[in-house]
Amino acid sequence: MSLPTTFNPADIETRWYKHWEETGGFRPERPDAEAFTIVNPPPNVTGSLHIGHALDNTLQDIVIRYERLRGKDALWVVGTDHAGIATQMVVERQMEAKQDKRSNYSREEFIDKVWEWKAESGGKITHQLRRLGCSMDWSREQFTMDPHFTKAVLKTFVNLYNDGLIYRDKRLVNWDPKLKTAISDLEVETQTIAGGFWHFKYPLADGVTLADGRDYIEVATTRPETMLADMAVAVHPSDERYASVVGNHVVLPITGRRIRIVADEHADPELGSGAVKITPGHDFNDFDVGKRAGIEAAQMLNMLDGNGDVCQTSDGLVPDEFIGLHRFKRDGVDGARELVIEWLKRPDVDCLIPQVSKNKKGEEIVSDSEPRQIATPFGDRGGVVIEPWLTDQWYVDAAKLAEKPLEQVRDGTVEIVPKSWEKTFFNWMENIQPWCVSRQLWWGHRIPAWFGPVLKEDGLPSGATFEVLPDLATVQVDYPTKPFVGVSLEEVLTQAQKYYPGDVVISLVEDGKIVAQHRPEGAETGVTLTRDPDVLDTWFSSALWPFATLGWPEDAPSLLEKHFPNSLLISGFDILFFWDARMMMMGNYNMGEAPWPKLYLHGLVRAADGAKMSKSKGNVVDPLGLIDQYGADALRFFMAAMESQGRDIKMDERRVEGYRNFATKLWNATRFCQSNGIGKSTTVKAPQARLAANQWIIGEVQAVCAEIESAMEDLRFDAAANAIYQFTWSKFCDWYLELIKPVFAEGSDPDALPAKETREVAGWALDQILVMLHPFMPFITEELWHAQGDRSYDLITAKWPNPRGETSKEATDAIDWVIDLTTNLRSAKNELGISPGAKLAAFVPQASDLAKSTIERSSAAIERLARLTPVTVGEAPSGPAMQVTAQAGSGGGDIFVIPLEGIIDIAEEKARLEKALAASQKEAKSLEGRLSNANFVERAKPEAVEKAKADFAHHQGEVERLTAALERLG
RNA sequence: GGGCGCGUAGCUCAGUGGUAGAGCACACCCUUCACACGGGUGGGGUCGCAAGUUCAAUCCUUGCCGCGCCCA
Repeated sequence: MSLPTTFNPADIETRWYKHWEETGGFRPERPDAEAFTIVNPPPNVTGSLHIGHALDNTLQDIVIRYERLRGKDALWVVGTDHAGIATQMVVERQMEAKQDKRSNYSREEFIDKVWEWKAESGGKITHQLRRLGCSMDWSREQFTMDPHFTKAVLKTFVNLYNDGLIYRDKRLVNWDPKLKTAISDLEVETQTIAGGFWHFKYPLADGVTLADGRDYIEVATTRPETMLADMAVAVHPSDERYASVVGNHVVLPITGRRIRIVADEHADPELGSGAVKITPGHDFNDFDVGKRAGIEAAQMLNMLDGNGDVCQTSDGLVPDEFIGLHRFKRDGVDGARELVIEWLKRPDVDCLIPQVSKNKKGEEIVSDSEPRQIATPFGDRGGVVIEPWLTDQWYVDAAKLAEKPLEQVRDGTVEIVPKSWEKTFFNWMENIQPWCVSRQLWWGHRIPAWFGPVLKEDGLPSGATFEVLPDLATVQVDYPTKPFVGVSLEEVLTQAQKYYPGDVVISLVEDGKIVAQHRPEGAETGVTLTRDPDVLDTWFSSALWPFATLGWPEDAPSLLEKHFPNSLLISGFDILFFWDARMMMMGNYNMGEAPWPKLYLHGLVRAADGAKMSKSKGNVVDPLGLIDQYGADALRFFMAAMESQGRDIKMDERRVEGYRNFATKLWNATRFCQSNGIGKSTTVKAPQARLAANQWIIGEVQAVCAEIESAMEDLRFDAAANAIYQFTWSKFCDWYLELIKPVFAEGSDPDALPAKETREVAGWALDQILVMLHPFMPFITEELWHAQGDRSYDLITAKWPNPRGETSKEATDAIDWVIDLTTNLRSAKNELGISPGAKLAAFVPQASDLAKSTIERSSAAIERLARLTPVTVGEAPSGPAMQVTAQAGSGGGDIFVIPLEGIIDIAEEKARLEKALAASQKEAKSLEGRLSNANFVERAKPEAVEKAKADFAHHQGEVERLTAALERLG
């Protein structure tokens, strides 16, 4: 097959991908081989590939292809995540665009719509991953809402519940008033925004006054509206200004509520007046203060509904004017905050303390509040200010589940690469909070809990629904309830039968429908158990990914046995807590061990200017666009070459272009091989070689292979990529192919032994390049692999190099010597302005043995590369000449004397030599100084002293040589 | 406020206790029969600043300056 001169990636990429996938190349049958397993971080099923995915998946693909080539039973589990909030939002947004909304549908109908959307767009990202060349096992593609996955989720939930590690609790949650759901603390992003600090007067009750005679306490707040639900005023226990009034009351303006003054460490005497208003129902700190002051969660006042609009508190004291207002100004409409301020400013109330400041001109300005920067929580999805809200939610005892993972990272059972992340990991895990896992959404894994009435002391169920059949229209969970948790309806019914005495009809109701019922003969009474409407946090299910994708808890135990624990996890550091840590918790809980022994965290791909890429900034780079432009191989190579253990990668398109050029270079090198009859190799082992160049390249293949293996062992993707790059371009193309050209030159016998041997070795070396480069550039290497001859297997499942070739030091030295000679000569010619192509005669007065044999055996290479001919061993004729040296290793060099008569201006050669002389003199002097320092000779490592001596000898020799050469020039 | 990381050639980045490298860019040369997405040669860095440890520091320690991220 003949290849076009320019490599066009688009021509080959789809073809090879299709071929690999169709022929099972991604998951060859290797039942007896050692397992190597990676699971992909499942992207959002309806998402599309961004540059971060490209990095993440490229790294995984490099590892998996590498291990596959090394013969392992490599499994890369792939799948997508149902991504609860994100997906539901997308579908709701689509509805919005059509003047439609979720509440126009039943839950079931809405979920059907989400499935429709998944069917429509769910394949997008998986196809994009294919374009990147990712060799995942698509035959077992997973989805976190697959039936078997749901089983895993239910089982985990029920087990955790039975073990007391999941519980229901009433406490403040991070409530997203836009999405109307609770979210976990990880989903909250704190941003600093401009706000105000308002100062209020809270009148003291019962005629009490402070020591200074004031009849009010001053409090300050950044959220004035919450004063409608204030339940206390806190002062620091050591604050003498207020000691006399602790235990007394104030009467709140507006609501007239009588609230207590409590002493609590939370109050900062330095801040504002030192007294702080306490709203336990709407502030995390205040919640704790309230609890310490003896206020139960159930008694805490709530003044906002799920939208963040004011509702009546349970004591009924909020004036009607406030009911229904939003918590603060929104879309230009004043809210409760503004009305509170206005109300407090009223002359008859007069409870706002105006703030006086000076403007730039020094004039006094009076305003309602002090301007302040406020750290404000925002929902990472909805983008609105999070409201701490008092609700009943399900919590996972994360602290308990974090114990094993912490231990494992500490004792090295789990290694985090780069290690610097361990500290962050510890810091978070050691201070971990209960994980709120319930979400008020429709799309997701529904919580397997049914709430039934609690038995009262008289042994009868509480509540009023004590009838044979529940009145479905009026089922309200407004009585004390108890959850029944089970993986199936039967299990829940059984539990309920045990709990409720006698012959009672038990009905399980889900979304207004009876889904199961226990109906004993002659029963006259009944209870209704209503299913929890909430779903679980998406990360709850993806935490099961490393084993649920392998069939846990039931199917395919052999797969699970072989591939769990996985071998490695690669993820961005941004999901260390969201996902990685939770997989560790669930892996230990469900499987009894860590999900993987090693966790590799990479950085973010940033825009060229270093900024974070974001749609709103409009600086996103589309990986598919880069693939179109430069090819998937080039993009992949870029990712690998830039990945130096966790550091962020700045997007540099020029570099992608550079790696495209590299691909073309390899392409053309292969074309050269083909035009000289160099085809595929027949052995993995290096062929027998006699010629120096062939032995040399065999040795270099061994070296680069070892280098790549060592880099991969350490997950140094950049080092591995650079090693193969340098070898291919700077060794194989720049030197080896040039060195062997004479063998195939016109006039030489193509059937002679040298040509035959060279074809074999060159073909072998090229094959080794293809194999070693394949994990990084799968497409072009597979294409060239087949272009080089008929193969019995594809490159994707070829064998990793095992180059145990025999090479002699003499042969490799000879090539190093020729390279050194050539480089030095080119440099000299360039400096002297001699045409690079000029062929010159040379004399070697005192040739070393290496020089003699190389001049004899490799005269063609010397003529072609160094462009020296003839080369005579012996004294040069007298007259001006230039000198260059050739050496291999650290030994002294051979001096080539090249007569310059009629070729060049002698003055220029003198200048060149003087420059070199000065450099050597400087080096020699510096080394001499070091060597004459007794401290250095005595105390430095012997190797360092040896090296210094050798370097000194070398430079000293150069000084002598150059001095002599200069004398010769006169 | 706490933690982590970064500051090395014009740019993007490696790196090492013994006095610096890559890719790109730049300059000059080359229409050499694989490749101009190429070949050759070269210029360019007091390795953020200061002190300390050491025979020796870009590399270790401390402080400072600048930048970024995470957490509170």
